[in-house]
Amino acid sequence: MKEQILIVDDDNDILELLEYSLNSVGYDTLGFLSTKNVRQVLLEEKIDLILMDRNLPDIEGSLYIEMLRSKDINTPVIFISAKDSIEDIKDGLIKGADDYITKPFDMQELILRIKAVLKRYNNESKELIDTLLYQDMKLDLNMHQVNINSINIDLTKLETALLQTMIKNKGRVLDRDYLIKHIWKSSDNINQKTVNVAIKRLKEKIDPQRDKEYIKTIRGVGYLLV
Amino acid sequence: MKEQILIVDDDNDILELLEYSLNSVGYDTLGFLSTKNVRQVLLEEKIDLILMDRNLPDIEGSLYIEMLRSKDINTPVIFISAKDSIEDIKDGLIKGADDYITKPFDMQELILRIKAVLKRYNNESKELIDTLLYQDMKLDLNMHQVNINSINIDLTKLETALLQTMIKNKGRVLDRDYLIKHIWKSSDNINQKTVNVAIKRLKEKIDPQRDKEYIKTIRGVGYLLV
DNA sequence: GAGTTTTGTAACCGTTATGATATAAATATG
DNA sequence: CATATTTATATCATAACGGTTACAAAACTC
Repeated sequence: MKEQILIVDDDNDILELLEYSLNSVGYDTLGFLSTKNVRQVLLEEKIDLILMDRNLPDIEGSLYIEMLRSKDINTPVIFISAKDSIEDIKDGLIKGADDYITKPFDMQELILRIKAVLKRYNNESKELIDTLLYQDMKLDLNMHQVNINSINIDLTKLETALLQTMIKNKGRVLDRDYLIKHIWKSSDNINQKTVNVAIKRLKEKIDPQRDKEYIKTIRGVGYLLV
Repeated sequence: MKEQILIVDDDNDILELLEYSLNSVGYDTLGFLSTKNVRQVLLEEKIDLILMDRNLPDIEGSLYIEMLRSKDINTPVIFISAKDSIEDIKDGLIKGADDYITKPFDMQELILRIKAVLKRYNNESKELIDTLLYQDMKLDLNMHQVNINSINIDLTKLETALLQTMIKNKGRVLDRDYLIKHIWKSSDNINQKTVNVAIKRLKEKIDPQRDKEYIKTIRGVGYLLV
């Protein structure tokens, strides 16, 4: 379900940095130090985007892409290059590429460009990353909102975490100690009553009319998602 | 409820061996050949421990864990690695991991380490013996309710404890002293009559019509579940 | 750094669980 | 049948608990 990005860079440090950063924002990555096995992988795997250094030791980037295109591989490409000369970008050398970013690059910018390219290629924005489903609710951990019967409700960080662990443990009664340990990691100095209030606030958010009893209280024990 | 261990190893043979061994000592396992869907599973399932090869083809283990930690996923991790150099272990490469074992590993040792980590982390994995069955009733110790002929009846903590010990000792007459000692642990200062009342209230809950005599009174002795 | 939002705590209050007690009912015994 | 003993039921008192609200502290935002 996640988008998979193939990265080619001969500098191992940069490669790792890229992989880590892209993974951390929810992409799957496949890293390569050379173009050696890339074509094969492109044929076998579902790759959504290629991110490659234009100045590889073995082959010039745009040449390689040209080759791919001739083989009917049309995966979008973003080039990374040390050359920041506008000329290069303009004069068609980046033929076949969908975007271009120069080293040293800002990771935020790169991610934005990646998103843009993917969006362009991907009509359906599959933002299905990091969502939890439970009955009629869909919890989006990234956006910090829960969608219940097609209405979106913004949640705070705490509310999100709370709902998340409740969904993860649906059907189980979670006592206050458990919740404190797992949500307020600073276990000790959190008042038990605090949980009551947090639960109350969450209940209020996800069920303002108070007609659906999502969260049930077991007196003397704790709470559970029924 | 069994503890659930998520395993990531690109070597299918090892993966199967691990799954088989851990299953046979009572753990539930979820095996993966790559980290591809792992994160989503971690979000959705209640995973108690991650066991992963540190040298996966697609990503270095500790990097992956670092990413997980940055996403507030704090499931404990044990790394398996071919590298047995003490250096690696020491120099913080296993940052975020809770333990480390080197290939080839002894299964007994691995299981011991798993136990140790789980114990350390274990959110008081309470005796989740969850449900007790008796005739047409199903007592859910977790939810504190008893299901009789498909209708759920909420019980209080005391009622639950009472019914639990009665089911555990079905067919045996339990005198009031026994019940006081086992249910009201504060043994002494509990009035014998209190048991009568508690039993009466339980009877009322589980059989409002008073047609089924679940709990029988043995005059001069105590009560039993027939 | 001012202003807004989120979050923890304390206080208050209604509710509930439950132990005790008084009384009624049931059961045993002679 | 009469009486004694045991148990069931009803009622009351109270302590514990959870929901609610208000407010202060902390964390974000611009």
